Amino acid sequence: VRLTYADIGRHAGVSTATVSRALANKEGVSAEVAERVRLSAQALGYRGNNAARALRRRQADAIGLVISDVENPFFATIARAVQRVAAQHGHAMLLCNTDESAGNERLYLHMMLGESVAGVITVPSLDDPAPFVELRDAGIPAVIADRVVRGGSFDSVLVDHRAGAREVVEHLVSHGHEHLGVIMINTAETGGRERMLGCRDAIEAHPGVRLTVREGPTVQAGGVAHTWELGERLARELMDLPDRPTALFCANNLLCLGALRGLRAAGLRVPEDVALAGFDDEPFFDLIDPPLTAAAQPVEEIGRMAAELLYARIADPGRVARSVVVPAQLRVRASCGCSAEGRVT
Amino acid sequence: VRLTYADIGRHAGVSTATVSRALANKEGVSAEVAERVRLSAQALGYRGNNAARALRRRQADAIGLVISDVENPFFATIARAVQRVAAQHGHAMLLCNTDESAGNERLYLHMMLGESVAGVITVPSLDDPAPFVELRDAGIPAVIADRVVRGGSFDSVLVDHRAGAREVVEHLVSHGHEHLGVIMINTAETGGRERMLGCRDAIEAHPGVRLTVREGPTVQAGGVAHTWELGERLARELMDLPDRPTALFCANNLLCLGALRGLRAAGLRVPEDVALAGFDDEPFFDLIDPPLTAAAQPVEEIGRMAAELLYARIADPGRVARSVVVPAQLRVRASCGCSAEGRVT
DNA sequence: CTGAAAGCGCTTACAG
DNA sequence: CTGAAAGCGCTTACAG
Repeated sequence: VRLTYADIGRHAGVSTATVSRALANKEGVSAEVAERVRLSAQALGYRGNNAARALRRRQADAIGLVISDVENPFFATIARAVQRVAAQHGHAMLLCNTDESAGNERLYLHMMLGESVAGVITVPSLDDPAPFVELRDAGIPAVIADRVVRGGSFDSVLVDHRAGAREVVEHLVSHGHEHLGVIMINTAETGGRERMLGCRDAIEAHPGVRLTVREGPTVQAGGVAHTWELGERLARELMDLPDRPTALFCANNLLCLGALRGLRAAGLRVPEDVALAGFDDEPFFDLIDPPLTAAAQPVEEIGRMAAELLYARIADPGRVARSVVVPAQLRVRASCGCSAEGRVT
Repeated sequence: VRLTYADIGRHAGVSTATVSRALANKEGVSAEVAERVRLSAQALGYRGNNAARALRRRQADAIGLVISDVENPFFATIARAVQRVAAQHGHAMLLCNTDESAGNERLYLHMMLGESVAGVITVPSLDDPAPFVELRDAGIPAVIADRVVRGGSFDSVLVDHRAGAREVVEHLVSHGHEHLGVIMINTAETGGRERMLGCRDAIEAHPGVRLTVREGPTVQAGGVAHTWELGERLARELMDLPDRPTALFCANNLLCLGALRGLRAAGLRVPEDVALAGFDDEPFFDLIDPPLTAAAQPVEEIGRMAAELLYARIADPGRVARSVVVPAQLRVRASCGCSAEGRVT
């Protein structure tokens, strides 16, 4: 017993065409009739049918967000920021978690085509531009957030992962460490690759310093708990080395937390026995024992700007692709060996 | 240039009806023809049109999740669990953040009607059954998670907030505290109300013990950062009292973290100067300084079970409403004053 | 400013 | 097992 425009039209004494125009606030309806239609719709308790509208307009009032896992607070913040902007535009948000799997990512991006979504925002796990080109060919704008997809020019919000990682590692080196352990995220995607390059950049000017790198398999597979465990395991592996590093750099938030747990379990004090620093900050990092030093991405901005780029393109499909680059910012706390006041000691 | 069943039918030499049946794996198509249709669809690169299907079937291949804020890790875990189950059923998930506003909640629940969603899962901010009844009347099943909506019987996953809160507060009392500060979430919804009752239960048997309660305005409004600040501010307020409490109970994860920050800023040591315990556990609580004692809700299970209840009802709309009750579990760590081994000292 | 009518791309009852 | 045809509820070009 769903109400339709025919019901409203009957009630207001107008055609369905007029109902449509009135409810969509279109030009060409007398103010009086428009008001009457709106009143009728309200009186009858009209609810709308987005499927019918989407079918006819060939576009849904929704956007898609494809990330690896909302349970990671980094992505949760992105999701919140994107949803906020979408809501301002009267759009719903379809949330897809790929678990950092290329297969899932293709699947969901493909699903977006079927949903006739107005646009999609992705933090891509893969470096393959094909799905994005396909989206574009279907007239669906896509924005890439936080990572890079090569072989196509897309609207994107980029973070300088490389400089961020370099800064953290340089900071560790400035504490006098000569052997650093690195717990890396998947270097198959640009975030990981760039962070790895940043590590190498940092030691280049310091001939005596070396890196021992451990990279887990695709990080998010198995969920957030798995990444914690990975960090824990890799930290212990590095500490079990006969020639163990004196400082650890972890390439993301969860790995860093996991590593800290691993170090504790091994009876090692941070920073006295091993220094620790990470990439990605969290609001609770200053409450951790010890407070964690990390390169902070401006996460909320990344999400918001990605959404704004998307809506700018929806408004003007012809504009040239734009890349916004935002810096990561080193937040020095105590886990690197600095004093509480943030001084190198 | 979107492909339709007509294109596939032409390619495979069959009608659109047969294409539909073949691609939906329905009975009544010869295996040979079905295979031919599938091959044609693949060869042509058919993408589907969910809007058309939803319009015709009067139901979208999607479910809705209405929560207050994914940025709160509690809700992020719920979202992840729900999305996982939805994906198993080939459904997309529409994520709505209400910021704990009754108006937004009604808006989004209403939007779900327009989306012709197959079902919705809500952690409701309000105690008003009306929108859920409306959903039901429209044939859309709704499951209530983590909280209670009175005045209607719905499928729901309930946590015993009251017993959980009682346990935490009793534990604090067992440390010998006689004046407890309580930083409360919104008691307009059942989670808050029940947790408050649990606090009162706990002191009932202890005539010498009293509570000083502070309740913020609707908690999530203004986002997660605002809840942190609220916890911080209320903790300081309680500590500024001439007759200050010697222990604090915080009614959720973010308030507890905020309170800890407030206590630190006030130069107070936890648990030496004030004991602290919360409701809702997080995976990183054991890494906090000091490790936080809290009642843990089985969050992933709550999300998963809510989704399973939803799909059970979608499969059998006639079944009676079912409530699953899960317990909160006290996790004793050091912030309450226990030793590292979890003993009352 | 307003309406009649076509059509978006599916699914399904009906007929064969 | 297969097809012709109606119809889901909108929007929009066209005509007036």
